[in-house]
Amino acid sequence: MTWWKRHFGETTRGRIVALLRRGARSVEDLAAELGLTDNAVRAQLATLQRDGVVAAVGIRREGTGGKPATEYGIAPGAGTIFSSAYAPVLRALLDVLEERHSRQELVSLMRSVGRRIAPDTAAKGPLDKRAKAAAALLGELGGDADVVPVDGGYEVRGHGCPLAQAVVGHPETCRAVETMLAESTGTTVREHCYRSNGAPCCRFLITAA
DNA sequence: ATTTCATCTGACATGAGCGG
DNA sequence: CCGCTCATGTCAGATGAAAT
Repeated sequence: MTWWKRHFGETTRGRIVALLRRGARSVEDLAAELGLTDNAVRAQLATLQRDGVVAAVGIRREGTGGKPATEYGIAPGAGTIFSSAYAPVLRALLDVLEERHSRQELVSLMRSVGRRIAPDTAAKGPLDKRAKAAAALLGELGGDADVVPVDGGYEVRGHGCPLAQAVVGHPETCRAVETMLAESTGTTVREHCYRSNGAPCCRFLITAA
């Protein structure tokens, strides 16, 4: 079951999302199809907009006068929340790569992936600022992280791992993140992630380059 | 300016879940 | 059972934007 179905199920929000996945609709359209008032739809739309799931995608003009209706649709970039395919596809891809390549080649591949997903511009300034930028980047990927001063540098400690499903069984995945953080902060990054079956957690030691 | 209709706001009702 | 909270929904009226 996909995240959004688990999250919204057969609630009004879930029904609104299901309708908007089929095409853009106005508040009036949604209210008519759901058998609700416009205000009830608006309340749910406001929540969905706040969560970044839906967005105003256009204007529809009907009749002669009056304010044109806003059309709502699925927010750009929200498409991935409707899919549960990414994790199994990534795991399978890593399985195949592992079968066909040596561990050394796999690590090299992961480093290339890390360079590719790193932002174009690297963070600048003192080391603590760069460490915070690394934690923020990890956060953007879904890995809530803190920065802790340690001997010789800083440690970025994630609460959970954004690639947990891939990391368990393919620890070299962490090398991609390690490289991404090094590229994006212009520092030396060493991963020593905690990889239990239950809940892997990111640990990256950041020192001056 | 007037008209029309979308949108917003606030008050209120209802039902489910929960703890005492 | 009662009281409380929260989510959800309705209703009425106000406001705003665009066409005439």
